[in-house]
Amino acid sequence: MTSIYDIAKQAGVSAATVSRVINNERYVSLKTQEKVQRVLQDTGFIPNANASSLTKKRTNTFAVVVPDLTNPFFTEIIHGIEGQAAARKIAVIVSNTDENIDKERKALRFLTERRVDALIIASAARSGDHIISCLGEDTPIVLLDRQPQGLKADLVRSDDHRGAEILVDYLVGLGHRKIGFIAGKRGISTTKLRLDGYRLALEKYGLECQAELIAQGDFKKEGGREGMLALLALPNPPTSVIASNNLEAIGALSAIREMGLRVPEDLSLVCFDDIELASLVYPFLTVVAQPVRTMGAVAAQLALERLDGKAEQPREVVMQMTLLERRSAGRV
Amino acid sequence: MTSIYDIAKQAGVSAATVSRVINNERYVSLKTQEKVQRVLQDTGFIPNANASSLTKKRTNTFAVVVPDLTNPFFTEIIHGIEGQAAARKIAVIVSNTDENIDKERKALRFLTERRVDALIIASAARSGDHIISCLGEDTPIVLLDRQPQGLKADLVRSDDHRGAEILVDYLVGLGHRKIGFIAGKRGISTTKLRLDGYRLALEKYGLECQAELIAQGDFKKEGGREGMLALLALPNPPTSVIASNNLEAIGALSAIREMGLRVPEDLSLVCFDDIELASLVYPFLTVVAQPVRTMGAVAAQLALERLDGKAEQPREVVMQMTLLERRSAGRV
DNA sequence: TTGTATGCGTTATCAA
DNA sequence: TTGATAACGCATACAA
Repeated sequence: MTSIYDIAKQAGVSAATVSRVINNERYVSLKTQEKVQRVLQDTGFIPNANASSLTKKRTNTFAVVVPDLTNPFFTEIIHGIEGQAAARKIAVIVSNTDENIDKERKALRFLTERRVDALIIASAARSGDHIISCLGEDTPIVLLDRQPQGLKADLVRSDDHRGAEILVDYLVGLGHRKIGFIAGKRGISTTKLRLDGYRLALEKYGLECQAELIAQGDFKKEGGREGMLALLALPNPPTSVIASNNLEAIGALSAIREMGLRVPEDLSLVCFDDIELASLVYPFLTVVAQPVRTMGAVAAQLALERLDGKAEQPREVVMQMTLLERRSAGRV
Repeated sequence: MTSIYDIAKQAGVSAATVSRVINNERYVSLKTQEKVQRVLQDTGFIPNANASSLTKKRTNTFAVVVPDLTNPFFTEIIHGIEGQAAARKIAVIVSNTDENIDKERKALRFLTERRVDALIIASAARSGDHIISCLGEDTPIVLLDRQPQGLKADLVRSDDHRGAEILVDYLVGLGHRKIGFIAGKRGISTTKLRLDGYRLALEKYGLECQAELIAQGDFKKEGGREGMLALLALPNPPTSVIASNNLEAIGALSAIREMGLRVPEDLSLVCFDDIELASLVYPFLTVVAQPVRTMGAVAAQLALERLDGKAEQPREVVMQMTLLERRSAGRV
């Protein structure tokens, strides 16, 4: 491989000077600057960023760890992150954990080996101990959507509590008084917030919060399906159901169809998180949506500021949820 | 930062030995192996992969360059790549070009600085010259979905030609004889193959291929919308339309709605590439789908084999398209 | 089986 | 303003 030494030789200067020109530092005379630039052009030399990061102690790399690369919620966030990062010449390494803590741990270890400058993560884990123990205290961490226990770090999320309230408000407005809920994955902060929001909203309307109306989900299709199956098996099933995310809703939908029922005629179904393309193809599922792209951009922003030392305390950015009314819920 | 030298000191051995233990090479006595391992454990030391790659001349990094991170077609492919890569301890850097050649060029330059081991790319460009001129001849390249001109490299794609034929067969089977076509982005190989397939299939049925029935698209929503608008403005519009990808179909759909028409009652619409989640929410759009996840995995595989020197000539892997019949096309 | 010395491609420090 | 020289953290050829 050709290095700055080769360039230096050709330009009749030292390697240090070449380095200075490449990073356009001051203290290089215009003359030598041009001389070196010419050689750089002629040879088409491209410096080795890895070698550079060895001395600079910056890799200009962000790691993004998500639990489900299948979910547009996360891919859109990645999109947002990538946009900001590319503009700053920062590489984005993507890792998928499949909601699996073991995979997450492996990914973290791996990313630490690469000495990523920052970690942006929607963790699959209940607690954040393993994150710290893998990354150490120094690497900036931005939590995405989920806040593991015992982890003080920047956080970008949406107002899950309020989101649940919005959905309940909406269903109650349609006359529903028996509202089921398919919870998210156990031990995830988002799961708890959405569930709490649901409970409180019911209370607001003087509706009893029956334990049997709450099914366990896992933020995936299959969990949504099973949760819905459980609700439908009830002697007195709900007239409407809230799924804790988009994939659960899809699973729930398939369960409903399996039972020969229709949405919204026989049962209303709403959920957290949009599937934008689906709604463009056919505006069906009523949801509360998060500003995903923006969340990604904000997360990247927070990471950058941490790197620049422009922050002291952990910050929490809470975005608004928006109700997108479509056709999956009906009046009862 | 702590290095293998620190470990060496603590373990009472040389750095070389520590390196050997970490990479578990042979020629290390069990005794010292254990001794070093213990220190490694106790300190929780994690080696610096960047430093390592400097000497090894392998970064264990793949670059994935796609034109549209918004399209599940590409994110699913990324998913497939990531799976293979993670299993081999290879990092995946994702770059989005927005179908913009300039962004692509910048991304390539950037990725070359990182000395990625391989490039997996769905290029936004007509020709592949800039790819070679950025990357050089040595870095393995795997072309995804699209084959820029003048670029000899491995290629993973689906049978676009046959895909078009499948769609035409299907529509003709429904009685359509006036089939419109919204082309893909100009200058992309996929665009041409799909269009050619369409033409040949029409011919097969003795149907005239009218130029006015072919509208220009760009693989994005807006292009699909405009293409469809143009077709609908025809004095004698088609009874069915094929869009060159999923996003174009969505745009086309919105155009159709704007004109107060319905699918499939007033017009049939089918396209290339699925939107899986949409079909799960509501099985609407009839498509020919590609095995996306697999394509990603195969692409990663090809890259790996190139790295291992297990290949000579460029290889071309062509996958089958599958018709997924739903409700967006009707009998005429 | 282990250690020494050197190199990987940059940048930073210090003199000149 | 420029150039030696020594890091950066690790791997490898060679010697022991």
